[in-house]
Amino acid sequence: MALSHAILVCLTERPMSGYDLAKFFDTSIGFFWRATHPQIYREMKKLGEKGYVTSSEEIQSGKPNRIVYSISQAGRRALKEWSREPVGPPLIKDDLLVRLQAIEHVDRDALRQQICGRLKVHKEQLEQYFHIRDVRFSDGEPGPEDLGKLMGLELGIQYEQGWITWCESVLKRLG
Amino acid sequence: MALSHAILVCLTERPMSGYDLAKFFDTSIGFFWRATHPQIYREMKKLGEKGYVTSSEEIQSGKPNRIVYSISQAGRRALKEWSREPVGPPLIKDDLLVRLQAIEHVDRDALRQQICGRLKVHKEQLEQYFHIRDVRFSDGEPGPEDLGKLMGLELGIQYEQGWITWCESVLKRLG
DNA sequence: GGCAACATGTAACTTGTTACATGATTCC
DNA sequence: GGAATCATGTAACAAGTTACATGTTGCC
Repeated sequence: MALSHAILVCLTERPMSGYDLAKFFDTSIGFFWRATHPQIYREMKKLGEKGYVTSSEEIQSGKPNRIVYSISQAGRRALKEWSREPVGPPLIKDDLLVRLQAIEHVDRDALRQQICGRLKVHKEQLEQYFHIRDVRFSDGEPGPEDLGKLMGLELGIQYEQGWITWCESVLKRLG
Repeated sequence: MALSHAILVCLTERPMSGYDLAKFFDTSIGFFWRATHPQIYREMKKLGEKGYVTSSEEIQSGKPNRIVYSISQAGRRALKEWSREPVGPPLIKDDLLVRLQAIEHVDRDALRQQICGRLKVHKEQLEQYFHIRDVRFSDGEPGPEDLGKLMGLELGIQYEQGWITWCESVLKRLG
């Protein structure tokens, strides 16, 4: 139910192919919602049937042709209606935290390594967010179109910084 | 694959019935992993077949009988093996952040209300975490058994505080 | 020659959600 | 009388994952 809307949100930015969308869900919007390519291709079919997206084949030479989807007026209306529905609670699933709950029953060395790995991931993600901020939002006030994206980015930065602090403190205490 | 291990983690704390587990996934461990009761009853069957849990019926007068599950030695071994496998990235899915990405295409008033609602949820969660910390971890250094839980709690506190700060700043900017 | 990126899809399977189904007790 | 809590489960459906399947171009 929500994947379809997340896709429509992506398409408000620009028309995209299934492949583009898959990459988008791996980077940009991937911080808030995940999707794999089989899911996306399956969902695009449904969105087309409902008339929320229109598609057109883009002929490329050399590379395989792309099927590019655009959001329709009906799609925009559906998006606005959805935005009035109450939001669900944020869903978090984290292996690492689950393991931490049973600290006496897991492999300590493995856990330490896993936390190190996680620390690295969060540091890299933070760097990437800083880079996006500098490139995209460096010049003063963002336009109203970009305000939401900037605020999302700020949450992401804060989130990663929190994790980094936490990982470092945990690694100290685990010895 | 991971739900079964999350259940085993719960059972290292104490033996529980399906009903207990469902409540546990709604509160305590629910911050890191979610599960509904049909999922739990279905999974318990599999865990029993694999010999990772043993069950016994507890006769109650008045209330319906409880089927209480305990983790077996094989279950503990499976848990330890699992703990050596690499952790996946944390999975986040958040409706609200998705909507924020398309801020120009959603209902502003609804969004403002949804953020207010979210702020309230995070404040309540934070209060609950403080309460747990005070009740369970007030007296100095925690035992090694509880260290992981305390660290998880600290992450939760930090996480909720971050959200509260962010919501307040966003509400100001949305006017 | 092999690997990565581009590009689209299907099939089989596992997870997760929602609604249905039952039935006792306690509190208002 | 009605709602909430305790307690277990099933059925039908929706969502998500993994592996398979194909074929090109460009780089090392």
